[in-house]
Amino acid sequence: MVKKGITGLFEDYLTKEPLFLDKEVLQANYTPDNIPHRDDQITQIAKILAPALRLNKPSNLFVYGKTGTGKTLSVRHTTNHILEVSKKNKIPVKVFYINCKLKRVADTEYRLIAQLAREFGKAVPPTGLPTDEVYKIFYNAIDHNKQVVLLILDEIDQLVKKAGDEILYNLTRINSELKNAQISVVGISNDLVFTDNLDPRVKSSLSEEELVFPPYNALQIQDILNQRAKVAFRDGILRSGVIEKCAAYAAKEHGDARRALELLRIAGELAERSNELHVEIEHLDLAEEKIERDRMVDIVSTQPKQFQAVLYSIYAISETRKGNISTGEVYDVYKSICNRTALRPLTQRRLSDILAELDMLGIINAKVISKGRYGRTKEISLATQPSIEPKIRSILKNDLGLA
DNA sequence: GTCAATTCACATGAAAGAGACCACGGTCTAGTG
DNA sequence: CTAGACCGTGGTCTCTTTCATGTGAATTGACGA
Repeated sequence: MVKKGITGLFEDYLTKEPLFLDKEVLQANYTPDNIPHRDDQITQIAKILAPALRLNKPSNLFVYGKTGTGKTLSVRHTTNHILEVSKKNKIPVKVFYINCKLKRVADTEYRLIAQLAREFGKAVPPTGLPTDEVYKIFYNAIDHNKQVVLLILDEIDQLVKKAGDEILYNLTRINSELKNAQISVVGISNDLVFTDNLDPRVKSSLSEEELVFPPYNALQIQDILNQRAKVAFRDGILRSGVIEKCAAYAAKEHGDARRALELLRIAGELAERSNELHVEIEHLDLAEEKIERDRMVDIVSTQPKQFQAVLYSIYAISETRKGNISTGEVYDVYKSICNRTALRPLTQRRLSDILAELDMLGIINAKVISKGRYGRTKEISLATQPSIEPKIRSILKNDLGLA
């Protein structure tokens, strides 16, 4: 009975006309052949990096722009072409793309250099070696041949925030010690004021050239969506207005094209799952809610126990009363929760940092305010939408063993 | 009424410790011929 | 004689604690109008 039902479902699924032609086009890691509205930037990058093809060291380049403005895409696009040409003409150019945000890959000095050395085929243990040892391995590997190395550091602000700017100093200085090879750094950052806090020496050598990616406006996002949707969906699947609405959503969020594409993809999936023949505007609303919910659930359930305990305290307080919550209040409740769950309570100092991190994750809002005579504290409130709060609460309860 | 000093309740920074993970080199042990 | 097991040392990395210092405005209290 059940078996037949499921088989039937699968058969239905097969016979049904799919909404999607090629869903991959809407995925985040998809690299399209042409990138609309970024021609200027791409030619600029190309001009700056072109000397690599003559085995001269290109200027270091620094690219800023908010998320989803096509920075990474444009840089990769350009470097791919450089690689293509260099391969055809047998020019020893190497391009390394490293995302500094990836945990446990390249978020510290040691790991970044180790990762680079690994790209050169050297085995480097994940830990245990002195950092300068790894530098040496890397030097030797890179200086072995005459070549130009383009090092693309994506989300470089994250790296500097965690590990300091010494790495960048070392990297930009490396050239004077290399005999054969030359290395150029392309830094990509979401943070527009990131270089302000940099050591001036690093700043001047890293940003020999700078490029700013402005956010897309709604029309441009529409263009991008249209172009991709043409490939992704079958004809006539999207109701009119869907693209426009989608673009409007994204334009509101500082022109994030990535988000717009994700929204469109999820909306399509939702429509498909509920056996609809078209993607309606309502699906966009559902999709947005789903994205938000999935993101929250994912973040909350992957947090360490202590973070969950803190978050649970905040939920517990907000359940009993309305309004903003102070740090001290959270700490009291948190301690009692630690008691109940046999968790070792942390100090208030640590709790303060945890609150700041939860704020960064967007689960809570924490704003430092001064209440004059009555001290200074964080004003904390939940940032989650009420509709998903019960879900999060139950996740926390489960994970903390408070059922 | 005005103005500087005070005071609260934390925020924020810096440094250092604990404990996990790991490589490397030396020493010991057991197995092999 | 040699391969493998087993230490001790020294390194990184993350999470915490400890200690120290900073901070913004309501409140206080002195002062003069």
